[in-house]
Amino acid sequence: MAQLSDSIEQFIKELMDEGSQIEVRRNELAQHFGCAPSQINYVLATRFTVDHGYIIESRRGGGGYVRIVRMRERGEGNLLNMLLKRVGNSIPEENACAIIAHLLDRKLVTANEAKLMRAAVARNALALPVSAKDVLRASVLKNMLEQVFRNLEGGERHDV
Amino acid sequence: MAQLSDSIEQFIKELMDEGSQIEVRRNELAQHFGCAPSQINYVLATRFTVDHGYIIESRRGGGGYVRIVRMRERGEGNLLNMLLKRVGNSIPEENACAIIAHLLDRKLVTANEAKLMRAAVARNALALPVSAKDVLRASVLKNMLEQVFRNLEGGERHDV
DNA sequence: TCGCTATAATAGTCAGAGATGGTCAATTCA
DNA sequence: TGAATTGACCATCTCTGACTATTATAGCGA
Repeated sequence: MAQLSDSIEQFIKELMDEGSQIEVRRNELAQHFGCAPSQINYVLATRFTVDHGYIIESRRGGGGYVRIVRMRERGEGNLLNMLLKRVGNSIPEENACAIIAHLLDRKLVTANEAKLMRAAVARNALALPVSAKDVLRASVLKNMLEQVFRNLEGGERHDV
Repeated sequence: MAQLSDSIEQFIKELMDEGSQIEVRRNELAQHFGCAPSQINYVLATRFTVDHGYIIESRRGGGGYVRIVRMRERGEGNLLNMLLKRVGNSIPEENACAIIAHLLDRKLVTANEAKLMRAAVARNALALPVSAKDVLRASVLKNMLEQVFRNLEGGERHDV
């Protein structure tokens, strides 16, 4: 099974064991694995994305390099908060709970469903920097709200 | 006479004798039995479903595979722990859905609740430039799983 | 020495081929 | 008649190679 990509991914992660970032030469790495240099880009593009918690920096030309930085979940100076803000749409937990409570009051969701929704947007469910939690919460909540109304359409709901 | 499907089912179960999960190549297996590859899907879809206590995970492309995981348990307190363990720190959407399907099949959640859960862990709910979509999904899912079992304790569930 | 340029040394992008697995409708079988 | 089987077509993942973009530096002339 051990695909080339998997090996390269593993290799890079082992190199990073000791710190939060490393610098490699794309060509050296490719040679080490006996593959095309662009294969390195492929691995970086599929396994070291922002979604995976990494940021890639590089430089061409003489003395060029590829730097792989592992993002920190907390702490200042990570790209994460910046990106999240750009996405916009944000809601604090209290407001989210207020909305869910309203849904329950109106009997649009059952008590159990409301609890599930609260669990999904709860502070501890969203393992992100504080400022980011609201953003993700907004996204998750919106998706669930849409589902609530789809549920209502599909079949009536009378119980609580 | 043993149907092909039965033989394949038997074969897979023998392979699993030694552990709770195996990985196979769909095409290899098909070749072994001299049948169409889609026949393997048929067997998996009819004999290794969540209500049979199995979860299927797979991957396409070079180095692709089909992984068959047995969920042996009874006793729901145990099931929660198992599921939490299975979710781990990171989980792709398909696997999360498989677990939710399992809950639904075992009637531990209602159809609407299952849909809500899927909405909460859906790709587009987490499609933000945040770190590790899979990691977030795992976190959200685990929180919801715990809630599911709390809901069960609090009050019986009879509807679907 | 100061600029400028050519060249070497890097890395990035993208389209396409190959390798898998998935789906679904039609057909066959028990 | 329902389960089993197949095959055509689709989706996804890897990997490569040709072509492009960027940067450092050596060499050269003013």
